[in-house]
Amino acid sequence: MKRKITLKQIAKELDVSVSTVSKALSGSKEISEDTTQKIQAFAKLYNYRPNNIALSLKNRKTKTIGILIPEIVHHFFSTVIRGIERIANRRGYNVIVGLSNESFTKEIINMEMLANGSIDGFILSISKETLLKQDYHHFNATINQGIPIVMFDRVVNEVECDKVIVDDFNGAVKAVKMLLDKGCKHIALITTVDYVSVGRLRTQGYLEALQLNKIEADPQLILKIEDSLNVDNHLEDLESEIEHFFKLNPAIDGVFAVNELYAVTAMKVARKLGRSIPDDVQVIGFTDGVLSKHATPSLSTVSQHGQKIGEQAANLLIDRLEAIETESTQYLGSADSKSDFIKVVIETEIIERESTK
Amino acid sequence: MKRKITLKQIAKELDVSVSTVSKALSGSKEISEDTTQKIQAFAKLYNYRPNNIALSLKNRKTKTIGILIPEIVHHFFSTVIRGIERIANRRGYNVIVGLSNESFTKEIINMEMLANGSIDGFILSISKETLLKQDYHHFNATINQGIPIVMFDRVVNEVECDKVIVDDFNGAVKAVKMLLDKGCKHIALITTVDYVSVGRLRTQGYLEALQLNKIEADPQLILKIEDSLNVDNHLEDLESEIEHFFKLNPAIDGVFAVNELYAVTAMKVARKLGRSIPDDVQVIGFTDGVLSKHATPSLSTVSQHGQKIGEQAANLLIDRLEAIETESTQYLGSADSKSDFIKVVIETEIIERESTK
DNA sequence: ATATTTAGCGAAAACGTTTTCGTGTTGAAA
DNA sequence: TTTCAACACGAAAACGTTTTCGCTAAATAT
Repeated sequence: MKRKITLKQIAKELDVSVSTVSKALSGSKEISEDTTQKIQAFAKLYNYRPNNIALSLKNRKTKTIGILIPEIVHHFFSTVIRGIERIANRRGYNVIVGLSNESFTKEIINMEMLANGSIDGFILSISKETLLKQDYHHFNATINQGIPIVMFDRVVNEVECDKVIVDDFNGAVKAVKMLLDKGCKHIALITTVDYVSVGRLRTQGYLEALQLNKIEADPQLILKIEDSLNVDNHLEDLESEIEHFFKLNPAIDGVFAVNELYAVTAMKVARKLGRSIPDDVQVIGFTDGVLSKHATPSLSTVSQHGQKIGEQAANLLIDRLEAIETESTQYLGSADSKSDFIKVVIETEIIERESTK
Repeated sequence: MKRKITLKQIAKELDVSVSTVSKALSGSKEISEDTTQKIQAFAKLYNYRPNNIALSLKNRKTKTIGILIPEIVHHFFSTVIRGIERIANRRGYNVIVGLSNESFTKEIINMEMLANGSIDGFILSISKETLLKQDYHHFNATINQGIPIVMFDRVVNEVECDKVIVDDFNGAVKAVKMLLDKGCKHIALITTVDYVSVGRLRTQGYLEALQLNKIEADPQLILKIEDSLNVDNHLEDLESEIEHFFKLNPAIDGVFAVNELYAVTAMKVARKLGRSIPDDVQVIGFTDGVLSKHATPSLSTVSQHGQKIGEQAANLLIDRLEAIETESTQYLGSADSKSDFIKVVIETEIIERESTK
């Protein structure tokens, strides 16, 4: 077991100084061709690679991005990670991921753990508990320490930073409008409770679409699911809740659900109640994941383009990191270029499948 | 924007030396109570936290685990990550993830990028291309540098390291046996090509189960899908291939598929051909993901317990890292404790749902 | 022959820690 | 009064880099 070789060892072995080795390896013309050759050959032989940690310490930057998300076993979030990783890799960065599990405390602990030098910047999506508490001091504290943040999907006005969001509102409008165009008269909305911003926006989009078509929204047709932070184990509850909802509103001929799971569950329940899809009931859901694609019938969805979100977020963050870098070498007294944060809106796309006519 | 405060700054501000500050903060009784109080108060006020990078350089360990997987938008792999992160976090480690995208080259690049000091050890699952090439030198090189590796799921005998695997063989035996017990006479196998070890093992399990029941395997009933590394865009191909297969073998009354996707697609096709599930055809798949749970009818599966795999892998790696640590402080001449690598086998579990009787 | 440039290299600082080994001051013991 | 231990603290090394500055010797210019 041979540990990685260091500059010092090369220097000793070749009887030159550390500085000479460093310069020779970087191809400095300060060093004679002879010595350069000798050193480079030796380094190649022993497969020398500079130690990243030492470089990070010296350069005061780690070339690492911290990703902080509520959950990873989740199609949307993992797609975003894939996008981030793609860009990060291409631009010479690594990604380190932390999971908040929707918990405020874990979010803080993770941030503090990473903010002590481990990363250059964050890309994150806020946990539900944090949204509920509306306590965002840890984000602002981090930004104040000079660590930039890019938020995606679940963002918040109280924090000034770059943001990448989905056009939830218009996505919902488009979805509901499509159902209307395809002849639905009584469109139900299955959504979450309101504190998650994206859910709220989608609900507003639903209402807007109805209003645009001069249809009065019927509160009876809106089902708000109280998410117990743990959908997996309460699948039956979800089903029976939706079943109850359907029985209460037999007129329903269209369903707009704010996520895949609600949508496929709605299809399942509808069929169980003898309704045919899409003939009797048409269904469309937000989020284009595996479920939608492989359900029978396959589900029409509003695609969020998670990978694109991740890519945009990564580019935004790295751009800012590199801007900071050059800015600090400029001698002009950096007129505080704050408040020019960028908000990128990724357009949604309707994907029509078998659950709509 | 106030940058993070350092020991040096505290020292200057309080007019003591850096060493005094360091000792005071660690509660060394070498420092008087007065100064300790003063320093600790000041540190708390300015929210001092030691710089991780500096610590990593000093201690020559990063408290970070490198995860290297082929794909992240994948239920099984993301579940494993969740397990790893859980244990890592609990034991004071961070995780940094790299994606190989099933590519040999990307796997190597990622490894080299992380192996230069960024991480203390790897947890990884081998990419398909690497398995195909059977070139494992980068793994062995990494291990030789003193960086331990734990492999999971897709492992290989050519590399000596700790491993965590699923009991694919017995899982398959159990699944097929169950189909037989439930009355199936003509059980089809839908599998991948052979070079991915887990696929091969599951195929062997299928054959074994038949043999145990004195049934001769019919090669006609085995469908090997050539995966084009990109299933998503070839969904129709998959469907038509399976449809063709069903038409060729009308006697099929049971299907064992080596993954979720093949299983649900088989169900879809069977129903399209007028077969009822589970009455005419019973189906069971490997991997218990979202698809299985939410398909209609819901799919019986062989669960792999991805999270448990991740947790075991993380514990194995951290145990080894900490063993190395104490070992190197021992003065006894470390009898090379090699070849005592651990292979943990996680038992599979059959989850019965609606696709079997 | 003397002054000045230049090539080639080394010493040292810096990044932020921890830890070992002094060192000076105080108080008590001799 | 002298000696010695205890106390409280600082200097310096180390982790592995890069970079600035300085130095020596040879080469050129005067």
